[in-house]
Amino acid sequence: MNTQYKKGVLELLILIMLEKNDMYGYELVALVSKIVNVNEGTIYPILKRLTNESYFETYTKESSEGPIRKYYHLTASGKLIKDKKLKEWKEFSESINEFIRKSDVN
Amino acid sequence: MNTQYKKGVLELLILIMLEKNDMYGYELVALVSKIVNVNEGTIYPILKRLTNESYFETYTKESSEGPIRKYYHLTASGKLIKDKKLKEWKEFSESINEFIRKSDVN
DNA sequence: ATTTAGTACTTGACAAAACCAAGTACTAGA
DNA sequence: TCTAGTACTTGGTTTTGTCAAGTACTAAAT
Repeated sequence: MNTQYKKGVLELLILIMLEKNDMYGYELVALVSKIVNVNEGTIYPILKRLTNESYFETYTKESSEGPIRKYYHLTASGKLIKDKKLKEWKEFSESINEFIRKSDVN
Repeated sequence: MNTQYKKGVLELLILIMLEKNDMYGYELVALVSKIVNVNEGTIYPILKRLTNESYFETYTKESSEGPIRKYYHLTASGKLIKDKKLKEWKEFSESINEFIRKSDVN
């Protein structure tokens, strides 16, 4: 998969996923991987960055299957940024796809 | 516009544009700008890179309206890479958009 | 009891691609 | 002669993803 296409989109995927339920990092890695090929070393830094920018709040919970889990919860400003990024992505991908259609390439 | 979404896509746009006609850099800057906000310092390095990778051949032609123009011509391997990148983009954007649809966000 | 596999998170060095700003240089028209 | 428009180049910076390695916990197999 083209690495470059992912830039910025991974953030959006995570924001959308966290809108429904709080999740912990490892869980997000698994979910995001179903959509785009990605590894832990990519997701965790995004979670840290977006937490620093206060789009997420975190709390921990113990697990009976392994080490303690750190959960991420979308804040109000996180919801706003999600809306913004989603809109940007839609406009962007639509304008590219429209260009491709007009260019009549296949 | 979100800078990150452009990564990799600008190459694709240029490849598609050059499939139809040879063009010079400044012309490509103007055309690409109609689709995504972009500036010269972004386009010229892409042209140089793709020329080094022999996806383009170049030749120059004088102009009566300014300095000499460097034209870019898509090679056979350039066409192949265009096909490949186009396919990758379609698959990528479709999988993201499908996820968005399923997530029922708006 | 110890090893192994699966779960869970962190970090550091690196690479790719876009940005901005500035510089060079040519032509045409005021 | 100056200015605006055309045309290309380069250098430093930022952002974001990759890979690899490391830490550490639990449960099941040896």
